[in-house]
Amino acid sequence: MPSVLIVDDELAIRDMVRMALEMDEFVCLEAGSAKDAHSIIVDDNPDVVLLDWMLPGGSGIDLLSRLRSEDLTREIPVIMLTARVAEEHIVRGLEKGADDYITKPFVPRELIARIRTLLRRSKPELNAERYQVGELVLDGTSHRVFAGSILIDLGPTEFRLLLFLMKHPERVYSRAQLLDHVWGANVYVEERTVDVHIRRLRKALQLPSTDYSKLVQTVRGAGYRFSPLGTGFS
Amino acid sequence: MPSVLIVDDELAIRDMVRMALEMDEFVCLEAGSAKDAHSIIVDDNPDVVLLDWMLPGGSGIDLLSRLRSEDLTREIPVIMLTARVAEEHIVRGLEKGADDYITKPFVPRELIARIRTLLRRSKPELNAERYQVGELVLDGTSHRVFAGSILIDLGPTEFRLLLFLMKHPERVYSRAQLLDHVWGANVYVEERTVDVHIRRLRKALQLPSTDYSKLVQTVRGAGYRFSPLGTGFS
DNA sequence: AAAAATTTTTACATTTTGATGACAAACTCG
DNA sequence: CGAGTTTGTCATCAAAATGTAAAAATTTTT
Repeated sequence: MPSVLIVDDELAIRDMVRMALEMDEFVCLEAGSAKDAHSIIVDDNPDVVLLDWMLPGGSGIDLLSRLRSEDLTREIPVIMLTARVAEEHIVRGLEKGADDYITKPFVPRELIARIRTLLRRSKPELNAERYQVGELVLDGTSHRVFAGSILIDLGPTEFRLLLFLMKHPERVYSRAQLLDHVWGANVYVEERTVDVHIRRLRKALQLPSTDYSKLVQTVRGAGYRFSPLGTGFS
Repeated sequence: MPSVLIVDDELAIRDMVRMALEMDEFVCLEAGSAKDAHSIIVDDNPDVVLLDWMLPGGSGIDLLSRLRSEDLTREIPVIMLTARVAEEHIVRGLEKGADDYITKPFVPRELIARIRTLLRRSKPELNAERYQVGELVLDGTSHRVFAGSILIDLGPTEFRLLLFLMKHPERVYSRAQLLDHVWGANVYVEERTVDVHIRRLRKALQLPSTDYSKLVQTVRGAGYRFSPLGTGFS
């Protein structure tokens, strides 16, 4: 389970964020000052740091600089928390090496979505994998899908959809779940849209030679499932 | 049809929001004060609450706190309505446990999108368990039923019915109980309908090789029971 | 054995749900 | 800037699932 360090001088904010994150899928660490934060980072090596920009004495900036200057901590993803107004802070923060920022106030869900995105980026091994079922190959590194030697052309969304499905075969996902995992947790999209993209994906998987679309199965009343079972592939 | 409670002291605002929501999508309830709101919530259990933050006497905050502190209402999604300026209110609101916020003035379309997103989050996902009796396997994750290596095709209701029965074997359930547990507590359906679905389930469990339908047993005058005992399975 | 009670089947109208094609808005890339 | 993609939404069609009523079958009671 990924760990997140929350750096903010206000206890209330820390609590809120912790509440939101622990409900989901993260372990939380907390620090009320830049100094504490640095010790914890060195000690516990969290996967992501949430850093309030407005720490007393401008020490948030300093902490980021320091993290980026030391080999041990250079790679740790940092998300800035800033007030909405302070745009120049955002620019400065990104210059100093923050990986993302989020303006207060924010909805917990949005924060979670961004953390996930960062984790995905910083742990590429999770993403750049290669999945294969029969002759169907999805190569995360090259971002390509092959059926044997034939290149299958997919739109970005269809690619992500197939990636997600192939990553979790033999498992039904409701439209809501697919929206959360493939589209992202903070988007407002109709559930029926999933149907359409499933269709586009299937269409692309229908080759004159072989019909891979059977791998993407409808489970009436429940959602969709990727499964080689009973299709002749596997 | 999902119900939405609109809490705002200004009638004009309530009407506007209601208008936007009632376009054949949501049922609206209204409350002009925190007090009314609480009664309505307890009484009618709306699916989402739209809560104006600026209720007279700051009672919006109190209402949210109260909702979050009681078991009955803790899970109800709350969207805050706030004036654009009052950012610190948003932070406070999110701390107190609001699920989302939207600043006035807002576009109806956005409001609807957010409500829908919240709704799809709050609906429970399917049971992902696995039950096995003899060669008969029900896998909740993939939403499939096998008899040995043969796939059994069930409609959604038959699937839920079998899931429930396998979950509680050796126990008789009356038709009324089955309706409650499998169909849901507040649906009005004829009791005889259960018979029909039991029949459909049995039919599906009748394979040329093995007849699993004996597992679903009739208890005359009482209801039905799932039991491997004395059937040669188990 | 007839009647009554209860369950099983069948048949069918209605409702739900998913597939599909079309379209306009948003986005991308040269 | 524009031509070509990609995306989300909608309207429509087809298929599947559902609930009900009623007939048939079974078991229990009288």
